[in-house]
Amino acid sequence: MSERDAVRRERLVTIFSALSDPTRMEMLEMILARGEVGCAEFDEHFPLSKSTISYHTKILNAAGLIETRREGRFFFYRAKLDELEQQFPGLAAQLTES
Amino acid sequence: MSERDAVRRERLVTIFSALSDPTRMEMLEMILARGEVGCAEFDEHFPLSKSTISYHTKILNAAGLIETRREGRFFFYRAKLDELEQQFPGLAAQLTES
DNA sequence: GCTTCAGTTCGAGGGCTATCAAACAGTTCT
DNA sequence: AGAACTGTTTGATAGCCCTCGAACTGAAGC
Repeated sequence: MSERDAVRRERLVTIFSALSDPTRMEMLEMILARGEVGCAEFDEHFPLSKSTISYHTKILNAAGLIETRREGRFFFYRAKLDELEQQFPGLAAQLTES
Repeated sequence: MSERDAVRRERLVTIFSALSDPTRMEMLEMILARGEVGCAEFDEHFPLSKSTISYHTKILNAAGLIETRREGRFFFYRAKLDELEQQFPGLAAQLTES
């Protein structure tokens, strides 16, 4: 078990942890389906407080699965498709299946 | 959001949850590397009690990632490669990279 | 049959996670 | 500058997850 193995494993575990919550999974699905999703859409779609929504987006961000764009007061989230596809080929396609 | 979507999402979340723990991730790596691993190997490899080892194998099993074989008093674990590959093409290969 | 051995299951404890409300920070509008 | 708006951060809480030791189950050996 080399050091690099441990690092790679940690990174994978971070990603899996990020996707081990139904809310975050659904968030990613929405993002993949629409390309880009505004924070307001999350607010109205999930029965959760703003702080909780922010908490989840932060975790997805930290895992490198999404990136954030700001436009004035509004925030938009997009998938980091390249990294996602590199880590899990076919997952994005699977999440966008009807 | 159809009912089938929710079911599929739940199943995915179960799988991601199973892999969101470093111990279970390493267990799966060991299994993929050797084809089959005995419980005793887990016991000597991880600094964890027998009950904890059993707890983790149970979760991997419930997620459909591994299957259990019994030979007398001994237990052996094998990966459900087909299902793993179907859900996450390339993941097994990634986990077996040196 | 009783003992030993290999794992599982059970009950309990400590730490982490998801959640909210309140306070904060950055933008926009007036 | 001040008020209104959008989302983040903080502090606190309830529930879940990982862990262990103890008790249990099933198989092998004496």
